[in-house]
Amino acid sequence: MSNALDVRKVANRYATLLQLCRSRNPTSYPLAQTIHAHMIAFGFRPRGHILNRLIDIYCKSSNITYARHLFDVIPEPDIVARTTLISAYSAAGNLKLAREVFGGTPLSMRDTVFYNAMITGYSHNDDGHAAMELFRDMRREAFRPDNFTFTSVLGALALIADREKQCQQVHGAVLKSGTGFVTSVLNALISVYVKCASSPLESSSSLLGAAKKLFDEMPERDELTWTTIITGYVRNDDLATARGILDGMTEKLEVAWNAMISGYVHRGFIQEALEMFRKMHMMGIRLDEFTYTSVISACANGGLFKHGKQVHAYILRTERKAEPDFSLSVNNALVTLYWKCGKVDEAREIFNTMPVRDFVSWNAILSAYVNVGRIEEAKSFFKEMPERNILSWTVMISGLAQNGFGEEGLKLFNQMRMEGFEPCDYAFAGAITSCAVLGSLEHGRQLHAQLVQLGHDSSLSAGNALITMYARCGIVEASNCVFLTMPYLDSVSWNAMIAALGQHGYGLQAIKLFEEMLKEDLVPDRITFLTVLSACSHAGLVKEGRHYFDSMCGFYGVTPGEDHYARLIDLLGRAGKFSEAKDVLKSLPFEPGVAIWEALLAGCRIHGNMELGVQAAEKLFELMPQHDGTYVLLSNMYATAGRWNDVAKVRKLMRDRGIKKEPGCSWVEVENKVHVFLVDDTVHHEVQAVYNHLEQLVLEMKKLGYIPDTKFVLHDMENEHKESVLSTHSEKLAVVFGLMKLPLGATIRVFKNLRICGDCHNAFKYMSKVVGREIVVRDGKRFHHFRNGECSCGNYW
DNA sequence: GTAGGGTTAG
Repeated sequence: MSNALDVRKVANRYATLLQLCRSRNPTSYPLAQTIHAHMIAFGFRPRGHILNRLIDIYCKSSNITYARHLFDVIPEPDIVARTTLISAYSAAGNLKLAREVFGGTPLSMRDTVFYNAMITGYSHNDDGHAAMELFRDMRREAFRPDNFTFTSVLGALALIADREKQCQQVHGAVLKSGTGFVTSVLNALISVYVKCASSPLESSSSLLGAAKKLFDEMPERDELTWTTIITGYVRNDDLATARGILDGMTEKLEVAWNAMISGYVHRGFIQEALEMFRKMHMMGIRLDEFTYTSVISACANGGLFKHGKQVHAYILRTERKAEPDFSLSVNNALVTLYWKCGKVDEAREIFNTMPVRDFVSWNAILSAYVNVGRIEEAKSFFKEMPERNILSWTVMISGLAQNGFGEEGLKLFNQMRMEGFEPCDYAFAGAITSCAVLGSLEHGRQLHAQLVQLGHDSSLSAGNALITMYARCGIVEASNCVFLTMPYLDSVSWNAMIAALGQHGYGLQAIKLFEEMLKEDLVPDRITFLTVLSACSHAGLVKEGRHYFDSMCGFYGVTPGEDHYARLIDLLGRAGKFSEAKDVLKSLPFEPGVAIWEALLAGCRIHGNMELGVQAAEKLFELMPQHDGTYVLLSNMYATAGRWNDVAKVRKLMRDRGIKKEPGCSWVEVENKVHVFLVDDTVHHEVQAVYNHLEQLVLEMKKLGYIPDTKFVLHDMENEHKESVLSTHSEKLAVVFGLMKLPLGATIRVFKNLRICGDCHNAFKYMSKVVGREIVVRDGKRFHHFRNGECSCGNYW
């Protein structure tokens, strides 16, 4: 009898000790395990209650396996043990086991806390719908939800896409349950309303208003309240309100300050971000990993290398005791700082010496190589990566596409899928850009269809890529369709659409769109002006182009680069305004480079301005002696003027310097005759092939009832001025020939990689008149629409 | 026994 009493006493002591350990902080868990060892060593066999508490201890010490062992040997584990085990399993990401324990618990045993644990489990494992379902089950079974239930459920709602209605339902349940004044519940409500407001799927400002109303009327606020409302406004891009609330906050809450700083960084307010950092420092608010990371990122985005380095030095001075993984995100931000400030090799150096690395670190270096165009290094770095996530693939795919490796980009996209990665919208954007590079409309269309299937069709980046892809594949109408149906547009979208119109010769429409963009309060950047200038030049809108160039420097404060000047010269040169072009040349704030001289030479070639053309060509020979384009332009210029001796001289120069160019020709229409000049080495059988094609073409035309009213005259330079055949380069002719076979009345699109210069330009004009149809021809990135003998790009040839 | 906020790579 007394023995039994003793046992009970000992059991009570052990139970008290364990309870003490559990109510303290996690550091006392090892002690609890020692107590367990003690029991076993002294032959005390713990039973029911104590074993149940030990399960909790082992769960919290992350020894779930042993906790599970105890759980299995207890005849009837109690609800507390079950709850803690569910919680441990879901924290470890093992929802299946958590569900098993949940399902194995009879309804009579269950209580609210038990349901709460499982709801949170779903929520932590990103299954908002399951959490909501369970919440409904629990209410159906008449369990009363409490504060914890509501905070978890509201947290789960944050994961669901279309949730506005459900939020209101839960809000109603909160009011009914009487927890409507509990700070934690109100915090969760504010949090979910604020998230709804920032979601693109839901209606906007009224939700933010609802959140603000809850915030204003709260009986008590805690640290989390402040952070939630401030981050809420930051996420909704209302930085001013967020800042106002922060300034009225007396608590020194670094989390809220960090959110504010990162908000500024994301919106590009670099100075404000740095100012906040200084203020934080002055006010003695704790600076942590998050603060440093955001501030360094601010410096990286603003190109403020010096400031970034100062922050780096400050961290090294003050955070000496920092553990390696403290500095992980800081180091990642530093890597980005260095490469964005043009110091790729230094960034690599930091990466090499980092004690711990994660995906962010690897991907940062990969982006560095890709962004500066060191594509070979990017490729080998990509191969070297120990693990790749979706971002690694995406960076590499779009890097390849943007550097002109369309085929490799598509290959990698397929490989990514084969390795089991579900491509995100950015990856699709990369693959679509690859199609744009290749001019592969069919493949681009397929990707577009898949994009819609996977529900990525509202994606900004994919939409932008589609606009460019369709434009480069000649279907500017499809670009416009994508542009019009995109739910959100950024300046890249506008730039892409303006460029699309410009490439197709719709200069006036491009300008109109640009004006619309300004009305939307979007700030045009240097790319916008490049596309607008291109559009003007392609459509011959000299006055307009000039105007936009001037407003870029004056009103918009964009400093024109060499590329802008090159487009201006191109614009003036095509219009034959050489004295103005010369004035621009004189006023250049730097030495003119290849792009500028090439634009000038192209203009001279059109208008036969020999003197200036030769000057430009000489500069180009100095800068890039091996560039074949210069020789072709120059010889075309001479050919246009009929200066055959000079053409021969250029050809000799090419031979002497070992410059090879595939056979080509030049066309000029003079007095109702199209003269075709073969200006470089054309082998005899090709001439024969051209001849055969032409005979067939003329036959076809006659069959259709057309009588060619223009004579084609071939000048074969090998046999000095011997007029023999009527023709052009075989490939171009084949295209023209192909047009004849198409049904009348259709718009004809030709996606061959043709270069349209004076030669085929006239041919296509002529053909469009003859066949009475629109002909669309791709020329590199540009498109020419030929209608009724005229071309959309104006009379420049 | 159960909940809720901030960072870095495109």
